Amino acid sequence: MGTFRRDDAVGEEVELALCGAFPADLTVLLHAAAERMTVELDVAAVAMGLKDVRDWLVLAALDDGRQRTQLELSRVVCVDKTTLISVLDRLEKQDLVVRTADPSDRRVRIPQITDTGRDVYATFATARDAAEAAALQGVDQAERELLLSLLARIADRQAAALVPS
Amino acid sequence: MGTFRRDDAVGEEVELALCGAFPADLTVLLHAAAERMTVELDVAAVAMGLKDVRDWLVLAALDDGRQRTQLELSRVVCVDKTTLISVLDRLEKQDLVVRTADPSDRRVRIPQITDTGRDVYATFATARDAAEAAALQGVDQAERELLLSLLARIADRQAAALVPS
DNA sequence: GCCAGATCATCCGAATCCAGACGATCCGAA
DNA sequence: TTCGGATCGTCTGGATTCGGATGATCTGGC
Repeated sequence: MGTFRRDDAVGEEVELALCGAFPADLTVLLHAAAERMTVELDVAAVAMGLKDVRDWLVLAALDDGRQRTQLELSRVVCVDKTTLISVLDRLEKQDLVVRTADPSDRRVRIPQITDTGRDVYATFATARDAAEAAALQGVDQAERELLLSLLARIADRQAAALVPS
Repeated sequence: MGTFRRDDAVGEEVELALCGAFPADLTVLLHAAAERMTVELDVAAVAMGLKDVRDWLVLAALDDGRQRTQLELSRVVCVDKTTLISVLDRLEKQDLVVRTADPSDRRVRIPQITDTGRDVYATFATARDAAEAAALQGVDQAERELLLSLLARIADRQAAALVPS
């Protein structure tokens, strides 16, 4: 899902003026930070056969065991429903996911993570945790919690605000 | 640049389980928060003729007046250099940007924002500021600054870390 | 000066993405 | 029951994106 060609960034002379080098505002920084984490996590992901962010985002969503329709899943991971199909196709081919039938509604398919999928995701998760720990190195616990809660708040705000009052 | 079909989200019954509804980790929340701000800002952007995030990210980068090569610009805004060409083509057609020649190097083009471009961007910026203010409503100043500085830190970390030691 | 290698913007073709359409299925009303 | 409209997953065609190649230009060594 990379929005810029990453090969360009691995040259010998490292870029000093990368993302976020211009006047900082919230949205720009969110993009830059998200992209930066993605670049780092991608190497771990491809190392274990996952193609890009979407693959492990889907696995992460599936790992909580909640039964979700494909459409619901596409909303949760912010992936277009048609794109999700190809992601699931790929993951299913790798035996990381299965599409199960919903006995109460024959239209829907309930994607579920398999045992091997869980294993792969667990391995990835430790790499991800390490990367995130590195990103927040030297930040104390209270600050981390504040960061996460503010991000969660930004992410969920409109969902709440839009509820018909 | 939307990663999911937004039309789906504007139905009557608003989704309650949107992005970030599964176990919160830093990267997932960054993505969700960035996407959320993007959705909100997009309506303001298209209202003034900009196509998507990339358009105004480019304008934002250009607005600081720094002379940048197209390649440098593509890195700063995290947009693929080939994609940047089409963005600049579009912005140039709208007279928001001009590609000027660098007298000292005839290979490079220095994209610069025009007066009308500055006007358009200024209008957009006030809308963006309003959206961001709404997103951070009730968050006190110290917390805001911490949030921004942590995001900047995450975004810039590897750039510093990768410098050959 | 001249040549080899590097760098910049651009172009091209293959891969990917997404809006709309479609078939299957569900639900509520008549 | 039957029918019309809504919803789900999938498919398809057109647009977008990205890796690699190309031409123009620069730079450093000879």
